Amino acid sequence: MGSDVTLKHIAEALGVSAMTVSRALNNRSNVDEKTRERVLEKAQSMGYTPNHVAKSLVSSKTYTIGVVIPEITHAFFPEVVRGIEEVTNTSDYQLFLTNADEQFDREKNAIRTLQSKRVDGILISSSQTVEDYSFYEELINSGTSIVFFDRCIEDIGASTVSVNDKESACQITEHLIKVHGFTKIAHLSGPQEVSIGKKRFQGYLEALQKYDLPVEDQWIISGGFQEERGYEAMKKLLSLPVEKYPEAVVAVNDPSAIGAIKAIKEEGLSIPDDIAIVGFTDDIRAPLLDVPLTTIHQPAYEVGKQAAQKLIQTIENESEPIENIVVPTSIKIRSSCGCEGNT
Amino acid sequence: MGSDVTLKHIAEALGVSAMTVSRALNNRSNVDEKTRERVLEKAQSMGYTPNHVAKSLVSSKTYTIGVVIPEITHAFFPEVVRGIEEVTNTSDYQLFLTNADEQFDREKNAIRTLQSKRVDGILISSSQTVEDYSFYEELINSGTSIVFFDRCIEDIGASTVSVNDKESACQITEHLIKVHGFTKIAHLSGPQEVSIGKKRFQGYLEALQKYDLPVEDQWIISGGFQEERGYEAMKKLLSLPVEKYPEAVVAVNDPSAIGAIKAIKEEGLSIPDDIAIVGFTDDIRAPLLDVPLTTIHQPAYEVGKQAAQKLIQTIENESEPIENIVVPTSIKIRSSCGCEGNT
DNA sequence: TCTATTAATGTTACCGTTAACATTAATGTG
DNA sequence: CACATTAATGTTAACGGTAACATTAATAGA
Repeated sequence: MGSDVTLKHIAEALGVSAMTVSRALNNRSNVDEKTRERVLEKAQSMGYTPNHVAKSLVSSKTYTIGVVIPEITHAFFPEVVRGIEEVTNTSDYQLFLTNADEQFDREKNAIRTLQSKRVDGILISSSQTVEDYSFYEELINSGTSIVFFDRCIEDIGASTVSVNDKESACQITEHLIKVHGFTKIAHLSGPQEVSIGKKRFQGYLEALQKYDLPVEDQWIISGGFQEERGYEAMKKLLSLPVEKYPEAVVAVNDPSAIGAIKAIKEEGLSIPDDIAIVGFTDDIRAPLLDVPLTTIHQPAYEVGKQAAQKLIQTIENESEPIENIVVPTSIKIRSSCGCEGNT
Repeated sequence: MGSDVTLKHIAEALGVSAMTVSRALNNRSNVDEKTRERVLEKAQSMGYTPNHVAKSLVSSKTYTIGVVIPEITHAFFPEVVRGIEEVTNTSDYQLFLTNADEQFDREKNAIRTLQSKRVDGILISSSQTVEDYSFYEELINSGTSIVFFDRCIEDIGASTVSVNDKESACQITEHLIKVHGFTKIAHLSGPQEVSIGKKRFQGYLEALQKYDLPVEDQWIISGGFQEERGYEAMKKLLSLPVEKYPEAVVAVNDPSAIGAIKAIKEEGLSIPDDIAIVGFTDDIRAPLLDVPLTTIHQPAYEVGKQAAQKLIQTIENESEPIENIVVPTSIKIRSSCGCEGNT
């Protein structure tokens, strides 16, 4: 509902044409100053609210962008949304938020609906259940402006904004090796179809290789990005014979690490003495845990901001280049890795 | 962007009228089965995406609702949004998210924009800087469907969904008195213009009165809902002469309590021995703090869900009654109040 | 004074879709 | 076989706004 006052109503009330009213309200030149004032006053008193639906139909521009996130409870995403919000707010765009709940089907549906609503562009962070990229490819080929963030799909024609996942994962794994002398290091990985799953795994591998440590398949557990998945993955790891336990664990992200910690505690083991563990995200809970979690700090707000900026530029500028934008991380040394741990 | 294939294009390609195509795609009766198949196939192959902008113009229905939240970082709100999302997702509505960042002006702007976009209804949680209710009143009078949640404004013609703030605040204050025998209890309050600020304050007062404890103005510090505000308020309280310190503090919400805890620690005091403290929300961090926080658990997801349901009913049913829906809370006894504290 | 120029306003058509009514073709009935 | 009935499709206008062109009134210049 809302106001059903239209240009025509104002025009009739004033005895002018709708066009004149339109011009007056949009501050066009070639309108008599007196007329403009009369129109503005009348519009005000009649409670006129411009109808963007009609405007959009004419201009085929909605000043609306869609945001597709895989999970709304993982604190990282609300923080990203805050960054996006900051940009849209200062640039007259509105934001459709959709939560795919880690289901690729739900994600596809959401994107189709966004297209029907004729959003000007879409920001996407893929679900952990992505199967094939062809859906995205068709989307991009159809001319839809897209920017991926965090969980990106590169080289299919869309810009991406993410952190240097591989280097960061390598760095934190290296910390376990170099500083703490661990040689038996496990990885709770994410799905390899998702960029961050793959890259963080690669970073882990790279660190092992750099120090000539063997890569043991039994220590690489494929899980997911949620606490539950981390818990399950860790349970699996702890089902190995005790003598095969790793000394340290690199989790794909903080929720996964937090789940794993729960499993470790249930086993009666202590962190970091029996098993050290590190995460990736710098979740709001990381510094507050019993044993504060060593992790990689991801500037979520910044990721959101840059992604939104890039998307809007892509929308407004035909020849905006496709880029893979990388936002730097920082390592947060706390105690779960075995360090003394200043938070 | 996206597809610029329209009904007309399909119609021409098939040598039929646009109307027939429209009917076929919308599963209307009176369309030949063969024609329908031909249309569906053609639509698919041409990559047709229905244009909801045009649809909305005709039907003056957008299947879109606006959500205005005051703060996106306070974990409570993303959780509410998750509840809202759950409902919209299963009922074909899309969700415009706007963050007012606790600024009433920004909130008003957001709402006006939402009206221009012709949303079918709006979910509002007011900013802590609300000044007057006339803006809301005009909004409601103009026929806009509105439901307030959490930070509500009652009795101005819109339904509300909130927790039993007053009773809960009374209950947790009573706990401090009855179980721990405290008689000197302070309150870090929120703005009184906002429902939860006022009601929680009232609950605090009620508990004191029930036990004939004096109400001391110097122990009632007006602050706000954010960590910073709690910190400042507590600093103010601690600027009293030491002998005037309260024994316990009731904070308006968890972020405020967390800020206050920081101030207490900075003063070298210990919790709960020197000063006990309780919050309200059950923030994700509450059980993880050094001294786990005793607080009121607010079912955020449920609040979001109910608010969204009520809004959609209000939109779809002319005669839907105005209600003040109350979602029950539960008290979470941890250690910050002086209890032994099972989390 | 008459015409050229400019400022202000008006008209028409269209954006993509659908409701409402109109037309045509197909089927059945006595 | 003529006519009523129904099924399938077509035509027109409208939703609210604006671009593009048309018209009118006012001003300036020769």
